[in-house]
Amino acid sequence: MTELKAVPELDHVALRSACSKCNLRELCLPSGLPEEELDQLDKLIRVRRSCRKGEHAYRAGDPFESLYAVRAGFFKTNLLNEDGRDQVTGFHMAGEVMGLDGISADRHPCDAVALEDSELCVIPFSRLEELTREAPSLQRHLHKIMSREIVSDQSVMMLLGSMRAEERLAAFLLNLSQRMTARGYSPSEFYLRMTREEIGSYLGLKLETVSRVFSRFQNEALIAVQQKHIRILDIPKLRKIVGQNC
Amino acid sequence: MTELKAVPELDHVALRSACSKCNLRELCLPSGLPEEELDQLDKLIRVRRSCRKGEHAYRAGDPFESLYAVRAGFFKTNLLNEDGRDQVTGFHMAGEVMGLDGISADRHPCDAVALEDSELCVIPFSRLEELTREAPSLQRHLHKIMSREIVSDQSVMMLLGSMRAEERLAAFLLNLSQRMTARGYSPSEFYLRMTREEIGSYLGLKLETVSRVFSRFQNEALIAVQQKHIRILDIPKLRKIVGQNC
DNA sequence: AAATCGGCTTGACAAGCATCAAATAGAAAG
DNA sequence: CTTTCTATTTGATGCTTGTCAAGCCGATTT
Repeated sequence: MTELKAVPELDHVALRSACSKCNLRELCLPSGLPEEELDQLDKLIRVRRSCRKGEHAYRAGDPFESLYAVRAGFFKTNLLNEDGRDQVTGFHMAGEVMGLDGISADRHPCDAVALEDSELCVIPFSRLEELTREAPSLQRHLHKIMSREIVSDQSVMMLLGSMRAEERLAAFLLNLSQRMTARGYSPSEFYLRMTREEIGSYLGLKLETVSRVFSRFQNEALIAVQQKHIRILDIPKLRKIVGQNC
Repeated sequence: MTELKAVPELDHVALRSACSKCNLRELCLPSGLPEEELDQLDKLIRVRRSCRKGEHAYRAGDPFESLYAVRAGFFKTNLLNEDGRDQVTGFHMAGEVMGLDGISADRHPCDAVALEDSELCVIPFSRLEELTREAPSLQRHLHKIMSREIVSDQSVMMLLGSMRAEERLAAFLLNLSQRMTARGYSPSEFYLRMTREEIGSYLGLKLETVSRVFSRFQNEALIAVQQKHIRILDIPKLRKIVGQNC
């Protein structure tokens, strides 16, 4: 854990390091852009912001003005229904864009909470739209990012609608592993930034069930868990579990 | 049921009746556009297409080229996973846009199947993108439509992750009712175009459970079901059921 | 009118997960 | 170092929903 001094939650910090030089550029908004459009994106994304663990990037009900790209760290998004129901709708790691769900009603429908000390790039949406009007490949890329979110939400729907607890957790671990790999980290060893309860909320399970399935996986030598530290020992078998109840 | 003659599945029919005169325009893509942008949309959306019951608007794996607005009728979209799992990801009525999930990989990830004889407007996506570059309010509206899809998928995630069978079905009926109302139909009396199995697939339940809950609702005088014909008798109580397990 | 077929209903039973409860482990605070 | 607190693990039990099976209803065909 880093040891930053306390920072007021809304402290906007203009840091250096442009999109064009960001080492996440191939995962994030700039992916595959021509030089010229990349330069313009650099001009657009000037504000960066730190979030200490537990702080919000935005809250449900906040007016929608910007998208937020995770520059470093880890976030969860949390939907709070009228009827008081509360569910984690996603976990977001470096290079991923949050806030697309706010466009539809000009308000953020969910909370975005940092699960570790993190950094965000703030992308003013109206200005991004302006820019995409002159930058076709950026436009297409924005649409792909939105579409990808739809696809990934639908695959969570599939998971919640048709998988049993073991399959859900296997799919979850494989998904994390794959995203870690895409970021150059080990595919088989990482820290879970979220609690068992948050995993359960995301997967439609109770925390006890998450814990039990982890233990079962450990007994079968599929993984090694110790608190938040996870080692994945047998990816092929996990894959088999996911594809089981076809 | 209408009694059209058999029509080849891919028969493209250029019908008249432009977006600007469509009585669904306030629900669909043209919603809230200035005159000029509306005219351009009319020029873009020239191809309309009939789908007989059971026919596909598009299939999983088809190259993505167009969005499809439902002009009349009723569709389901169906995701077929690598591992053979099959799930209904949505039901789509007049004025709703299908195919946004295809942008991300340039292929449609799911099937879209007509559940009754239907008509579609074909919206070539590259040309739509071109047009939105010159039409800011159309651009914003497209983004809102995509964002709305994300929001609605997330509320299905919430439903699947945290509601019990009765709550899911109550929420489902209320959602249908509300969409019927928005289209000028009765909020309390309509035909279900889908089978119990399709409802179950969408809601993460087995068809027997769907049937049992309908029967229970009927016994409690919340609804009157007879096959596909539904009358909703007590909307407030259904709302209470949805908000129960907060 | 009888037969056939797909979709629906209902019952009996079992499996999976939730709930409740208690114990343990680690981290943070005193 | 001890205390406190939160997150996690594990066990016992029960509810909800799935599974299997049989019968029914309505539409269409013969």
